[in-house]
Amino acid sequence: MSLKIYNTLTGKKEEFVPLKPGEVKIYTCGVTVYDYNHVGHGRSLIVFDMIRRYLRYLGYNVKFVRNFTDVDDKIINRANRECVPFTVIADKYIKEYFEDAENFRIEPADVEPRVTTHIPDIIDFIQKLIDKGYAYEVDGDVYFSVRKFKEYGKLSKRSVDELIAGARVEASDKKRDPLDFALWKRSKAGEPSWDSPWGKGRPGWHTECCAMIFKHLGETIDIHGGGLDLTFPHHENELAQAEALTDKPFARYWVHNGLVTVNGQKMSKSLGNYITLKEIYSKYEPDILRLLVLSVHYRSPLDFSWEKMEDTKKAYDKLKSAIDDVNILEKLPENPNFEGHLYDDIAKAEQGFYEAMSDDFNSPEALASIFKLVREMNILKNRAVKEGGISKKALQSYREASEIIYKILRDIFGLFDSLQPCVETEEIKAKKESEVKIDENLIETLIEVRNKARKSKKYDIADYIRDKLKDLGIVIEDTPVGTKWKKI
RNA sequence: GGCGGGGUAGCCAAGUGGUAAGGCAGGGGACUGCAAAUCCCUUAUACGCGGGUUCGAUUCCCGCCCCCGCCUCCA
Repeated sequence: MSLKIYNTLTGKKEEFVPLKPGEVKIYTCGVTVYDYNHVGHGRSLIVFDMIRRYLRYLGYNVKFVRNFTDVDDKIINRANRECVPFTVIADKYIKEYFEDAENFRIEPADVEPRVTTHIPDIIDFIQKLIDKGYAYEVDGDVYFSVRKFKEYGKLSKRSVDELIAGARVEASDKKRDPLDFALWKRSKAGEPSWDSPWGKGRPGWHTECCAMIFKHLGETIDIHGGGLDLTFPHHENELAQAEALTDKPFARYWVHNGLVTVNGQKMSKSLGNYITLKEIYSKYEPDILRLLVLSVHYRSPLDFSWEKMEDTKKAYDKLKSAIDDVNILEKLPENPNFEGHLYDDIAKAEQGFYEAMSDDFNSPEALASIFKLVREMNILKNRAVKEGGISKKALQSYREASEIIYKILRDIFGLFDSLQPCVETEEIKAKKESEVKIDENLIETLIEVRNKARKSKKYDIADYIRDKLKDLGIVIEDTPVGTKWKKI
């Protein structure tokens, strides 16, 4: 099956053909570790996790690299403010990152390199650019000569003249051209620094990714990803450096996810309108955010709201109960005369799912085909319950439908891996402690009592128990084969 | 200003040159002791506005309006 991917570089959906058949090399820009991750970071992580999983599903051997920027101005500023070495800040937020990633079932990358452990590679990279005439040293700084790279601007679709006209480019007396950007920054007093041929300093932001990509994946990768806001200048600069040096395509497909907004405004630190991932999973199962993110095409903007989380939770529960309700059918007596089965619907849903996913990872449409199957499952279930029996074949088809949905959503969307956060934060612990401890045996007993009351038509007692349980957050559903309950 | 992406029902959100997937919400019905869950029917004379091409456009072209992002660090 062919896969189409929208390539920022060409502005078109293109047939995906990896450099080496059967293998996909992906790099995504990870986070700068100076603060907690928010939903915007989460979206990017979830999107590329899904892309990676889908590629693997298609049979590709995927090598995935995601970096940490663990030295930069923001980290240094924060460290200075808190009077600690910058490594303390970086280490703390790398730890936080892993906690978030684990909670959202973001698979660890195959390599998760840190800038500070790749300094020699970065220096080597810069030196080669100088040797080739694309970079120059001035007073301990090294700059990239943007105008020397004739194709500069091809990714973000802008010309160097426009950029000059924009006049936002900060003039530096050291740069030969205001468009040039720093590959290496001479360290100021008190800043972290490493020895280099140009004196003590530290790498500029755009260079690290190139050096780490070359080291871990090679000079041409298949997919380079990140948030849309990284297109310029970061990815443009990366591309310029890499291609200037190698004269080879740096990335075959540039993939950018849309940004998360709040009330239409970009979620960002500076606006203060951000919601941390911790806050999400202290309130909801991590799966809910995953499903919300995948309910929107990855290139569209996603306006976050708690109302949407609520809506998504309901949709999620619908998927979950369709899968779980196989247990109701299992308990029904066999009825060989029961007509119908789900095999055609399963085939249609699977095909719909994969066609949608293969069209630039159209997860919302893929999800729609799952929901269509869910409806067919519910129709079959209703009928079986009404008729008081089901045929072996129909039951088996429901079982398979249930398994396929579960498998698809787990393997590709990363749902259902676990329904609870796997890392408990203080906030979650506190929340749990404040909750009334619910004893499952006790609930079963109450339900038994209620069912006895129902049998003897003492509905006031039965309803009283149901209401009281609801107050405790337990919802009851009577089914022909017994009473189901769940926590809300 | 330049570049990029959008404007689809009450709210989200896919999609198509031949008359609109899916989710949530609302109304009616079935089921239920009542509920819950689920199903059925129903909710866009129609896809920002105005032109054009076409037998036919929401989908293609042109113009306009509005929103967002990038152009400075940002997933």
